[in-house]
Amino acid sequence: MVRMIDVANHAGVSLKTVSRVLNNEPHVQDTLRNKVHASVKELGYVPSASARSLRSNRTYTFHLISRTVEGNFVNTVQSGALRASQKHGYNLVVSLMSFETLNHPEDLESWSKAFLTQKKPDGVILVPPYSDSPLFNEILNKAGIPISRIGPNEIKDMNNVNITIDDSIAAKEATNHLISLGHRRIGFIRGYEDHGATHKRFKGYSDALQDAGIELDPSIVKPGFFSFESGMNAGLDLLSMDNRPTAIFAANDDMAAGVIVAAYRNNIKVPEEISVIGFDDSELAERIWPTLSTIRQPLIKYGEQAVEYLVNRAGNNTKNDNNKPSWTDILDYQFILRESTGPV
Amino acid sequence: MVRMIDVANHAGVSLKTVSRVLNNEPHVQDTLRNKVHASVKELGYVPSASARSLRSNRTYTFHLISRTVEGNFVNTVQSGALRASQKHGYNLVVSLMSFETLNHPEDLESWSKAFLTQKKPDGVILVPPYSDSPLFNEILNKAGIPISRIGPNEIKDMNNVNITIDDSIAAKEATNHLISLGHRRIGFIRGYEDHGATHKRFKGYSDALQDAGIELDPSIVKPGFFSFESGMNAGLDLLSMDNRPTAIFAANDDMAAGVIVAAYRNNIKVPEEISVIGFDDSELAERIWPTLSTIRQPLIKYGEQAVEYLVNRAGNNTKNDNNKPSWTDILDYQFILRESTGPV
DNA sequence: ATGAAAGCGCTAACAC
DNA sequence: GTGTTAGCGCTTTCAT
Repeated sequence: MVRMIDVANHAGVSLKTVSRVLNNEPHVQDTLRNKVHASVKELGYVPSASARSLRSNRTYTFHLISRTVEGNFVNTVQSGALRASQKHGYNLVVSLMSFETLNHPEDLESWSKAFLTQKKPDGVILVPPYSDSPLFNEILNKAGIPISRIGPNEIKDMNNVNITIDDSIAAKEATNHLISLGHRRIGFIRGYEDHGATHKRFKGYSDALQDAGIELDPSIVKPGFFSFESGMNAGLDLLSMDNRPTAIFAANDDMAAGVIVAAYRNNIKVPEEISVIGFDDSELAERIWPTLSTIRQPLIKYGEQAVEYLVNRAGNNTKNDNNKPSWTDILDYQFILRESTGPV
Repeated sequence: MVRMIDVANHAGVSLKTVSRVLNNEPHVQDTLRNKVHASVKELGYVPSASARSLRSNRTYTFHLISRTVEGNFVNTVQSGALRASQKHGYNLVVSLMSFETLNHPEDLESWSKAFLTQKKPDGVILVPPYSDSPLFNEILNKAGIPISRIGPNEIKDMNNVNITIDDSIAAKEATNHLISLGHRRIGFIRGYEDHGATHKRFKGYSDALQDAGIELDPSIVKPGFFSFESGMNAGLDLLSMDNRPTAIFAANDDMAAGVIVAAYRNNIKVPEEISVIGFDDSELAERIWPTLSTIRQPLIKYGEQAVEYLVNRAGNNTKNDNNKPSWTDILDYQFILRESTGPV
């Protein structure tokens, strides 16, 4: 194993000079700098992450907090975050937290304490509904951990970034698409009530109806949990109504897929007898029949941006001295027209 | 920050005793043990991972090597591995490696060198096709890194475990199911040729045909790449044949979903006019219509077992002194009958 | 601009 | 069975 001292001896400089060079600190002559780089290369020196961590209190590790890693949303965000982390020499670790922990302040406090002292994350990526918890946000903030929050939320936080699309505008566009096809009776399936996205998307839906002079009928707005099963059940409900809708907007693709299966089970043709539109453009959307019209969220980019931000913050060690204060990074969405929507 | 020495003082014992208790080492009186546990709890002590790593040369981190983290297979395996890692206090990091790197010995050597010295993994989990590379296996073995290999493969390795189902037997059962429904003309869609699974599954398919006295017709065996698109293309090919098969067995679910879409595009009814069966029981299988008959691989368990093994090995630091030598851990699969298969 | 010395929090080696 | 001592490889502090 080659140590830093070996490099120093080989280059004929002091330990500290090597350290300075490797950490891109100023106050080193270019001559020495080059000597050091040469020695590093020749000896094949690789710094010890643990020694560095112990002394500097940095771990070069970001943590993505989630309940699970399964499902298109986290999986894709993780994929983007992973690539970006690797690129910058950071590890990405997924830390699992249950919804129960999130929702019980005491549990959340103790989980966080153990998490912070044990893992010493250099930054944290939060997906819904973790990104939407004021308490969790506050705990992390107090500990001086840089945070990237993903998805729409109501957190007021002058220190960190929030990455999302404009869910309301996107949902409005999706609804307008259905309206332009002549639909007037459009059902809606909600998601988790503690996800900001649910409310934003519902708002876009109702805004579009209002603009078109269509009265919102609460009887065709159904609860859901972003899962295939909940979408199928809501679909079954909606499709068995006497005065059933001619189109259904599900707050995500998994639920939309559930509606399509519900339609099959009732021998109702999509899109001839019922139009279905989703949200996310998950893998599923192109793999089912009919293929699903939907809104594409840039999930990979969510992960990448989240990491880029953390890397920047990590540079300005714990200080928030970039002149960018709190801000929300609103990315572009895309309306994807496929085969699950058609004229009335 | 509470240090180990603080716990020692609080409990009235020495530093080393605390260390012993926390590492579950023997030779400590129960009285002291309890005292220490009490102090730990009272002070809210959490060990520092970096200090521990620096001294013990262990990182408490396992790496899962993969090209990507997207897709049902890795995603689900990762999920299992993650939970198990967390349970045992280990981090799980995904390290991305491209197929190109894997297939070029020099690149693989240099990638591995950087990986090993920089990350110092306490163990490595390999999924196909990484689990099937003799060179990579040898490099890791030489470095004394415990390995869990997932999926069928031909590596001879006395030091590590291999976790899989019996793909041949499973594929044979799937094929027999089709035969028992009266199918005699059964197409097959292969996967990546460097995945052992492709060959094992094909073997099961041909064994079943042979047992039933059906001659294998190479013209209805198509190449594929485990992707939805490749399955759809193969499906389009097969369904446009003059003498098209009455059933298709795709080597995974994504391809089977592709076949189903191909059938829709040609107005061919599933399962009335063509039966389709997949392999994996991915998320997709229950979300498409008709729902997919398939073979369930215990993917979560793959990940869990992989980690359990690594944790055990990590205990017996680098030594291979468990009397279990090399072995393959063959888990149970399950045949899942759904609605995509029916009588001729 | 450079270097010497101290010490991060823990475990290994070795007493007793 | 328990405690003492040393030191992992680096960065920080302070001196020059």
